Amino acid sequence: LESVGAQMVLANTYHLMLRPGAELVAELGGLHSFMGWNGPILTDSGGYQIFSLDPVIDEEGARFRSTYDGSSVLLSPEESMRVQQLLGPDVAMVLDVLVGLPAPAEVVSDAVEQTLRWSERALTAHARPDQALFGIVQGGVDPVLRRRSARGTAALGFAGFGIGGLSVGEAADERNRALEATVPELPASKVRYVMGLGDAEGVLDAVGRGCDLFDCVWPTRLARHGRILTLDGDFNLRRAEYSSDSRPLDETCRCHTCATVSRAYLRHLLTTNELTAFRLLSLHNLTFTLDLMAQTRVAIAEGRFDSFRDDVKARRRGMQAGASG
RNA sequence: GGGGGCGUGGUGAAGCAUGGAGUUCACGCCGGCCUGUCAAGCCGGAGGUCGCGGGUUCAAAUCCCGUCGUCCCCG
Repeated sequence: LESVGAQMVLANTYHLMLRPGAELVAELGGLHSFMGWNGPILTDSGGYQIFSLDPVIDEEGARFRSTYDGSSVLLSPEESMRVQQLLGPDVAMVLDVLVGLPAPAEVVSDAVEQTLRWSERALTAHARPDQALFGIVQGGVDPVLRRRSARGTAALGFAGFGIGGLSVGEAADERNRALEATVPELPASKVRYVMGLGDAEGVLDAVGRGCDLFDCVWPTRLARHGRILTLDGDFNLRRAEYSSDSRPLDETCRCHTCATVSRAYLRHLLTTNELTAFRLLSLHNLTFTLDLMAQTRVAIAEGRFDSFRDDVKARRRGMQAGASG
């Protein structure tokens, strides 16, 4: 991750509290020491698992059946804070309620209000001044609910702000409108973090609307599924046409994978279920994504972000049909 | 010279004894999906004169005969 240019890594509260356990991580010096990562770490609160694992939610918290042993687990705003303070990331997130889209207005509205109530409890439970706590905005793709959630969250005075509840089924233009309703309500001096957004077009659109920080499984998951990200469009490495292709994944890429091995070899590793393929391809997709962000920062600094974004999108769109790049 | 096994989408197998719509499985091929990760995935599609010829039968991948290919055994 260092070689690829990652500035920060994300870890997960729900999974780590169940295995290996927050107390164990704390005993071993916290996440930085435990995993040997010296840069910043952010932990998600477990809110995403409220979406993906579908626990029962009540005012107290979310009641899960453990993914690992079937036991029942209560994740409340206070418990999420306690666990995150034991894990010791630089940035902790409040426990929020994230609903998949499309959803009835009432469901989205309830998620906004529940998240606001839990946010207050999280702030109260937060006791580590060396750890930043971010609030999370919800509201689906409804501008009114977005504004309500953003204002309410901003008023609580967090160190930074997550913009959640996106990349869960909505169309790109709906997401962009939701961001446009959200960002102006958040303090300009604080970080705006779009949670779970990671495709090039989506990230560029969000940057153009004032967002600063992102995290996503997109590059790594697509890599494991054989989808290769490049500036000239993405392609599926499993296609037979790559079986004897001696070129690197991307001629212009600086990553270790592109400097070392061919498409044909990587495809072979992939089709023979060799786990090395996952790592080599992830290395490339992460490099692509993080280099794009580095170029984005330069473009912003030089005052040419809009044309940069449009050029990238046009270039990727143009080559999409040709596939082979 | 004699005896036996096997020929089923691109590949490998089931199916055949007791005939009933080319059915099934794996791999491969093509397409779609994946976004704060119960990872290594999910969904869909295309593709077959059942080696070939003949016979029996209302009906044959299946039963019978012949033939070709292939593998094995005996001499």
